[in-house]
Amino acid sequence: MKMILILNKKVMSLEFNRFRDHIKTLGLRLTPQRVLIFEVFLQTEGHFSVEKLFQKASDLDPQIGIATVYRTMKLLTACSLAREFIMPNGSILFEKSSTQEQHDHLVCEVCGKIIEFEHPKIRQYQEEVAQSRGFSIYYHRLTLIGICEDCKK
Amino acid sequence: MKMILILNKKVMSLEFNRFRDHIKTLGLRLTPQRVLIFEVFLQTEGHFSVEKLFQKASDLDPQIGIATVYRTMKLLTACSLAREFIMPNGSILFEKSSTQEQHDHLVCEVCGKIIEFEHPKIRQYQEEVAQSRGFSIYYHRLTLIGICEDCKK
DNA sequence: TTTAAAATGAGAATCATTTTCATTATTATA
DNA sequence: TATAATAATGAAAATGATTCTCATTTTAAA
Ligand SMILES: [Mn+2]
Ligand SMILES: [Mn+2]
Ligand SMILES: [Zn+2]
Ligand SMILES: [Zn+2]
Repeated sequence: MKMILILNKKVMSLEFNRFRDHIKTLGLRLTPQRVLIFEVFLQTEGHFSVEKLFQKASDLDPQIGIATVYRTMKLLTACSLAREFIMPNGSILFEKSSTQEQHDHLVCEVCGKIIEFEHPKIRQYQEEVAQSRGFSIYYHRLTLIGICEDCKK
Repeated sequence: MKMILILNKKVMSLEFNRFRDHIKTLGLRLTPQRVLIFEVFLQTEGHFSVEKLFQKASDLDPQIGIATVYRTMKLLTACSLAREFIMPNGSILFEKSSTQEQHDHLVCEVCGKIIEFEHPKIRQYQEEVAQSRGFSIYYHRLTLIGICEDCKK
């Protein structure tokens, strides 16, 4: 597929530079497919599946393969533009991580609503626990599963 | 398969009563296979896979089916004798939960070591966060992923 | 006993993800 | 530019953990 890339302001962003640098650093190539998937990723809000991204990317390029979406999400995750979020049922969603600050999630078991939160004290105690065991934390996973306000009614 | 069940002291435990009561409450039956899997489960320490339990159960009864192990672990989890633990790579392990108090995990990304911890303050702040959003927590998942003391050397 | 319901094990099905591989695209070099 | 080396792609197959199906067996109750 021959495709002329028109890099607009949106694409020439911090995020795009990070993505491009990551790819170049690994000696990989910035292909039209990767740029397309990157753009679709950036334009998607909230928490979404690979399948969702694949659908949106397919609308723009019906030739795109889902394997390429998986491969690109690995790259985006590796350079911290994307973060994985595991739902209580085990399904894997992605979200953008560059612009947002780190956060954890409340998930309603009834309606599936996802609420984000950030609690510095929890972070701090996690660090204390780790230090007390001689452990250094690379990352953590915290999800609170329950029922939301609306669903209680 | 006809099998005479010899219920020793170990089996006539609080755990066994809980398991039997749960089964009876649901109108289900206490079969030899379920008792066998229950015993294997009770005799297994640490964090272990369904496959591991299946292997141990197969040694005692080569006829046992892995589907029955999965089904029985569902029952043991439902009555809170077993807890699921999701490793950073997504694989699912079980552990006994009746005798131990609730705890969370540190996982070493290098050697796979699992360290358990309990931090009341973290619990407390989780509750506060939930309350502030009108949310009621049913359960939570917290795992800290990093590198352990030994692997730092 | 007889009967109805539940449980079992084997194997098929599922389903998200990964892998394979032949083909195509990109990049570096001459 | 032509050539060569390497990387990337998409289609399809493979994977692997879990669930489902179903014929058969077991259990508990009447
Ligand atoms: Mn989020
Ligand atoms: Mn544990
Ligand atoms: Zn809800
Ligand atoms: Zn270690």
